[in-house]
Amino acid sequence: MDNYLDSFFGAISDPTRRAVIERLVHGPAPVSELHAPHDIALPSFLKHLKVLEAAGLVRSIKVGRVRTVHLEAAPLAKAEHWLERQRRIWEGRTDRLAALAEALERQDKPKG
Amino acid sequence: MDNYLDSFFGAISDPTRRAVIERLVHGPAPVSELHAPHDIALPSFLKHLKVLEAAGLVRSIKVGRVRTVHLEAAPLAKAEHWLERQRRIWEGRTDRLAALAEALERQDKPKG
DNA sequence: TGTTTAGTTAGCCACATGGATAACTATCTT
DNA sequence: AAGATAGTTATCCATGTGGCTAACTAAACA
Repeated sequence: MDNYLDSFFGAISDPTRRAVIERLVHGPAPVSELHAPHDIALPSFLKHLKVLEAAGLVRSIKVGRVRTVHLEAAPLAKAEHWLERQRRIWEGRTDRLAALAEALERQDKPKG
Repeated sequence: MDNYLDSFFGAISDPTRRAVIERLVHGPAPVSELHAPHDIALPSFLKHLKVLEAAGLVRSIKVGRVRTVHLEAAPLAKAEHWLERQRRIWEGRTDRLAALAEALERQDKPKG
């Protein structure tokens, strides 16, 4: 589960790869079409696709000589949930400012 | 905006750093307390804190000799929104299976 | 004042990452 | 069969990342 989020967040921390995701939410596309808007060599681009596929964010099928790539939505949702969970806990702390003040206070008199 | 998500997602793609976040949603804490559960040297751990701070996920104040670190919630929310937006678009495509079939179909007869 | 404590800075290292080119396979198209 | 198209594989390179130790500064304590 830990490893899962590692590779997921790692995958979407790159602008090229996020752009691919942003394209794929609208529907599947062949490699060459995905590659077109990016000003990098095809092999470099293929590496990005492999990162996405390794992270489980994307899958692909090759028919004839073209490989069609499509999004796998579940991972997106899971990551969103991790963020949501953290936010919820954070929002639950209505005493945030108090907590900070308290923490700083604790520093002044570590002996209690 | 692009760069922003880069550093944010990069920051939370590491398990040590996610653990720090998971701790900080419960309230601020000094460096040494954050470091304690992690089996790595302090300087290595400090690098992680710097990554989090550079990504704007965290801020810190030093009082006396102890530095207290606290979470900055806004970035969490923004990242969550990016994911949410993608999911929404994806979910909007009720014709997903049709789209895939169509994409594969297009491969069979590229000439139209 | 001397000693701990909390954090910081500097420098080193191995490995991962994102880019490139060259050369190749496989599948259409003509 | 020849040529174009779509992708793949291999190899290389610079830079970034995550870890380490050693040595340091600046508070608090005793």
